[in-house]
Amino acid sequence: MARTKAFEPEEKLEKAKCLFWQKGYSATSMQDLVDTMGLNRGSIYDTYGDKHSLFLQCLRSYTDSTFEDYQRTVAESKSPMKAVEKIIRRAALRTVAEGQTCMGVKSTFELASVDEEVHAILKENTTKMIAVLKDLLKKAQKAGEINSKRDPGTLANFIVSNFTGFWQFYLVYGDGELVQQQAEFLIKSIKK
Amino acid sequence: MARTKAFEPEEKLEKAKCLFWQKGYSATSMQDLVDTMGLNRGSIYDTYGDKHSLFLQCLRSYTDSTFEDYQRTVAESKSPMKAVEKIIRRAALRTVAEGQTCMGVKSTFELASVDEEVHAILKENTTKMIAVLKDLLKKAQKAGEINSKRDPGTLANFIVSNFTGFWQFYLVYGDGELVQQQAEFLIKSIKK
DNA sequence: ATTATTTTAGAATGATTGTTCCAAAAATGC
DNA sequence: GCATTTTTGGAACAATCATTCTAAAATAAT
Repeated sequence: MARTKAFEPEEKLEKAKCLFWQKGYSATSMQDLVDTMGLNRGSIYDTYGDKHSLFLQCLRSYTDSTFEDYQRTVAESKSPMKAVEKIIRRAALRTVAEGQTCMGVKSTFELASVDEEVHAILKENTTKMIAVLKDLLKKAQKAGEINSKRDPGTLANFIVSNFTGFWQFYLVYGDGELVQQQAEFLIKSIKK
Repeated sequence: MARTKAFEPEEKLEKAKCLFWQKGYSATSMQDLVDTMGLNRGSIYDTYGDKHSLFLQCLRSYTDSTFEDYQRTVAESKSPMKAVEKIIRRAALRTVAEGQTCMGVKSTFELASVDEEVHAILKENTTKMIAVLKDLLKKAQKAGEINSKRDPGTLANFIVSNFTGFWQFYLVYGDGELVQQQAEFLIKSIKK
């Protein structure tokens, strides 16, 4: 029999993900990937396919794991509105902690208008995220935690849309406190 | 004497701007620029400098002209809060009308973290935009158009931050009506 | 130890990257 | 018409791009 793989595909994918996240798709070269993944060209092509396919796998891995992170946050919360608050604070904190902007949003602005496969992944992720928030907001309204007059779907859009604003502000001002302040303001706006 | 320039530098810069706007900085090649500007390589380098310098001029031209557009909107308005409303609707409409996302925000996500010159232009532009809104909101509060309890600076940040959300949503869902609905929701939130 | 299969490193590929250079054409003022 | 200066098209450049290929090293089961 033949020899077995000498590396952990998922572990190396993680490294590629970080690189794409940092530099973006176009600005990342195959040589960059070879260097930071610590794999030779052949192994990359053999395991993940070409650059585009590798990027899709990285992006999918990113959106999946951040979605799981949000769901974990929901599970840990004591009430629907508390969960919404936690998610909003988490969105703000993630950027500060990671020192980077959400890879999904970065990819949206770089590729969504020209790459249909990337677009599909991002659309699905955004839609899932909105659905989770909409559901929580509905429950929060039923529980009397927030005003029932406003449409939960619109509110959910509003929240997700604001996350993107957090990330832009972090890129422009590099000020974590400002982003957290924005998060608190958003929470207040929802509660009204 | 020598012959005069056979082209209008500003007109050709406009073409370059559209291309960078559409494709982003990294994904635009010098050959693309030669083709769509209708200028030969030499003339481009001679008139605008290298690719990076050309991009900076395009970006500066974009941010300047959109800022002027917003200021015109303010001048046309009958009251401070009406001006804020107009600006918000205009931000949403621009995307739908142009079928594209704000070049400033696109560039922020592509380059702000790696290109200091680009970052400086974008930071200045964002800061100017926030200042205009903050000033309008202060006046609106004094005129009793909106509640005076909330900090105008925070509100201004909130508005600009939401614009980025509009543009992300337009990229993800390609739905102009949705974006306009978001704009109306934002206006309501400000008025409360 | 032998055989079979895969990893590995890096050479080779041809296309494209940004940039510079050159000779010829064009247009201006004399 | 002549001299001067720039535009112009495209050749030339070295570097880098994504991708493929090759041959040797490594590992597994027999």
